[in-house]
Amino acid sequence: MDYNFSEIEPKWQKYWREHHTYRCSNDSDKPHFYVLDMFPYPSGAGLHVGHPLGYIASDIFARYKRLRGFNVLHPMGYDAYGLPAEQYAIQTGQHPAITTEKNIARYREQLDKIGFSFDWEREVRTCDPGYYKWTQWTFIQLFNHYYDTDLDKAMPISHLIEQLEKGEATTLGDKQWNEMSDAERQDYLMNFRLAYLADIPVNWCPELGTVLANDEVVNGLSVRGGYPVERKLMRQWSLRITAYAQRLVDGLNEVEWTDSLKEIQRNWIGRSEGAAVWFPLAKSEATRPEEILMGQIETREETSFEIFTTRPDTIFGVTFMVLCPEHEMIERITTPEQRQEVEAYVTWAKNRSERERQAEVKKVSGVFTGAYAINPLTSERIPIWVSDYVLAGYGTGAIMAVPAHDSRDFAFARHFDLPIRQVVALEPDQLTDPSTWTESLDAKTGYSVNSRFLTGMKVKDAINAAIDKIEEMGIGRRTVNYRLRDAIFSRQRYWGEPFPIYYKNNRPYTLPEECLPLLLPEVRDFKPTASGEPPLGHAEVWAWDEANRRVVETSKIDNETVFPLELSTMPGFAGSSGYYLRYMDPHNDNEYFSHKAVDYWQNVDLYVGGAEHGTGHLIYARFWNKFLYDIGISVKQEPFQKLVNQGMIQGRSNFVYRSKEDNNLFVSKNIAGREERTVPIHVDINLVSNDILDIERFRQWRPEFADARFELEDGKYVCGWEIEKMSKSMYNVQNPDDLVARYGADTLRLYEMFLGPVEQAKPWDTNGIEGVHRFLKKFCKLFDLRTSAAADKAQLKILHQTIKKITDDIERFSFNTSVSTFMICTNDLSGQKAVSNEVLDKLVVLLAPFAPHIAEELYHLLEHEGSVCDAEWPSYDPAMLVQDTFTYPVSFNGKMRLTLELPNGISQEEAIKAVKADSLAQKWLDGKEPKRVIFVPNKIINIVV
RNA sequence: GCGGAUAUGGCGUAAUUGGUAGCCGCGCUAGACUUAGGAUCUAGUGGCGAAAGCCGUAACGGUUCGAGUCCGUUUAUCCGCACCA
Repeated sequence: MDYNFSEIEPKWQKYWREHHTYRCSNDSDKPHFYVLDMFPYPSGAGLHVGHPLGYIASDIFARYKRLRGFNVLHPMGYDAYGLPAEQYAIQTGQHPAITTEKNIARYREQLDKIGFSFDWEREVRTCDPGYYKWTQWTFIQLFNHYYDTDLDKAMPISHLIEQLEKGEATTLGDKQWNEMSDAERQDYLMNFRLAYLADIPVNWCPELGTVLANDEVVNGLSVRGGYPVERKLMRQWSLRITAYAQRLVDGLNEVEWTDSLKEIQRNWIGRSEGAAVWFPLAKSEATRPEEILMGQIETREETSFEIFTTRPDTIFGVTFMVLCPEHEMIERITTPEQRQEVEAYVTWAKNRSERERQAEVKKVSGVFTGAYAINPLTSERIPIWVSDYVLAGYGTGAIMAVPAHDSRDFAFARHFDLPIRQVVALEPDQLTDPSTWTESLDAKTGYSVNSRFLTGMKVKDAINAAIDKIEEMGIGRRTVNYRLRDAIFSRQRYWGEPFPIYYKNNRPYTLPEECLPLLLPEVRDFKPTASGEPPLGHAEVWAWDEANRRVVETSKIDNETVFPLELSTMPGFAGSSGYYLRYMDPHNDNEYFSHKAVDYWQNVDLYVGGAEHGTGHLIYARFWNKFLYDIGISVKQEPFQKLVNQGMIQGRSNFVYRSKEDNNLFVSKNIAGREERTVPIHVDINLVSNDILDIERFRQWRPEFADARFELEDGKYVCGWEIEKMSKSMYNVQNPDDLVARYGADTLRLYEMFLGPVEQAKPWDTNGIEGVHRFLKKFCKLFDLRTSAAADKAQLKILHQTIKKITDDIERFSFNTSVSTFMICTNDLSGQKAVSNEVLDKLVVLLAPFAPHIAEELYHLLEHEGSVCDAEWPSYDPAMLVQDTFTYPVSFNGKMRLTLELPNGISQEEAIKAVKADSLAQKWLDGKEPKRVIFVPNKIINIVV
């Protein structure tokens, strides 16, 4: 049979579509399995070969699971809200909805050509009102819940109010709950809501005109566009993800993710154990240390301040304190003499951009406040400094500085000539003069020295002993700090989910749930307003009529019955944080998803996508899911049980070498002296095959090359190559459509898998695709040898080995080795005169997950009805895998001596006989009789003499 | 600086998880068929050597009868975090 893919593939794609082959039901007796891909953002550039890599892998797995009798949920959708569509809208005036729609159509067309088994009836789009209704709904729930630290879960805010009213909980501020006005109560509750509005320092990107989350900023630049980001205090919505920090850390032990990704998340959450310690202020110059009595230090804000340290064992080495420039206490404690200097420093530090600060990390700066603190353990007076190496957002924004054992404190002390006192040494009593040190001793190893009751202890024990003492004295407590910060949830942009929030007396109120979705309004202009309001400020119909429960004209706002709606929109991660749950029940208009659906599917069994989402989507989604779990919507704590990170596909650029003297002359790569007299220029990889340039097409490529002349080698023009990022400007983007047209979807699928392990980053290189294509042709040719006669033993052996290998490979997610296995099998069978139908039959099913179109065609050639997708995965017969002989490395008394080849299933007597027959064995046995031979196939055997 | 990973022919990779290193594919070499070959088929292809054989999994060392695989040190590359107290 000839392999006519251009005919076969559209035929079966049509068949699948018409027969709803991949429709998946929530009602099934079969075991369930949920295979999910990270849904794409439909960009204008379309798919390149990197995108389908993960989709192909998950599709193979989904098809395999179906063949093994599972009811498989394998959906696809689009993360359709986002910045690029909006940037494009600002530039061209085209509505983002239109460009998004167009891009989705293009993505769908490309995806369909590859033969995926998605259930498209479950498609979701984050910009679809039927979908974002539930994003808004979740936001309202977040707003109406707080994190109860005793129950360790989210609870309705009404529960907190109840406790406050009953007096079971007390407020932190001056006023008690029943003394508060209604407005004060609302403000107070805002400190607890899981979605809250607050003035917080944000990453403000002037160029994009919006704030960004921490994971959207790298090195002080925006991830999208690379624009500078400033720190700015703004009134913003945030999600209290920090409340879940510990559960987000703990949950990592429950999931099957790579260690590296778990580690990335642990680092991002940044849990560190230590102690919070109160340091009293020295009231005046006159305060004598002896007046501060141990155990009587007040932990009150006016007279002391709190620091966080992971090294309480070094408290006897504290020689100064440092506050961050934002610290509220600075103004109060600064002495008149120092005031001017301190104010100048604080102003300077606050105006520094995030990028400047990060770029000049090594530069030491700071200023003395003139004030002193008292070390609560030594009663010693220690100076208080201000420096921007202490960060406002971490811990309490104040530290105790131990220059001998912290490199940053060390640098600071050296710069300002502050004392350095050693309190840890690698060996007990091994003291040196710190003034001779070139660096501090930071590691948590060695022993405490110079530290009274801690002296002589190992550092780890000293830390615990110090905390015990601190707690006993009532000057601090054991505590845990997290690097994770709350997620800023407002974006001053148009193309995102509107907040279901309106403002009455400047305070936010949620829309009634029944009024959702709150539709994104039309605007004249996608840019921010002249007064700096977000684009929704342009909307003419964007006000909330409270009594009539509907959106009305902005002009009607009277702040009595009609109120302004929130103008910012939600960030990209809002829509992607819960989409996997919506796939379970995507058309449900009354609920996010039914309880029955989630009870059946539970959570995602296998999630495939890039590791670049490690600190973004994958954290937010876990948080979102845990919240939904707390409120009884989701049934599993962790959304993604197993996660496979597909590696990034890099580009492989090709170069031609243009002569420096003659712009029309191009020199082939390996011609002597080429390097000196040419410059490499990028050439479109589609004009190159196996690094050989198609000269005619190159001349047609661009007018300037029309008269190109070439210095060839062996009659060919050989191009150079380099691995670079896949990008249009380097002409190294490989479009999957082109490959499908040229080799077929099955070849593309197999080749993407053949390239190497799915998890590994690798450059795209089309050089080997012919081999895979050739394999499919050979596989088809096997069908010319088919016979209805029963298979002989040789064929059955090939078959059963293949079944075992392919099954194991798929279970291990090792698809590159599967492709090799198919090739070996085909090569072996090609040597046969005739191949039995029963063998071919099973091979077709094995191939179906990898190359579904050709498998479908061959399945029908073997006169089956229906679709190969409904066939049964073959099982193998272990008896067919057994080898006839095994090689045994033999040892005597643990010493390796010789190798024997023995038949399979040999008895003790025969083995002993075989050993005795071997001439080398005879020599070593030296006349002694071997008693017993212990043997395991391919393992060492011991002859017991 | 901290953390995680990786290192095997000209190239992509494989190795039953401690048991004959280099399967499969690309590329290359030779041959067959052909008017033709960027088609197909056959054979060969880690290095050195005429051969027997010797050497060989980034480097060095260790454990073991036996190490690509386990342990230690070093080097290189990639990724993540980075003034996080």
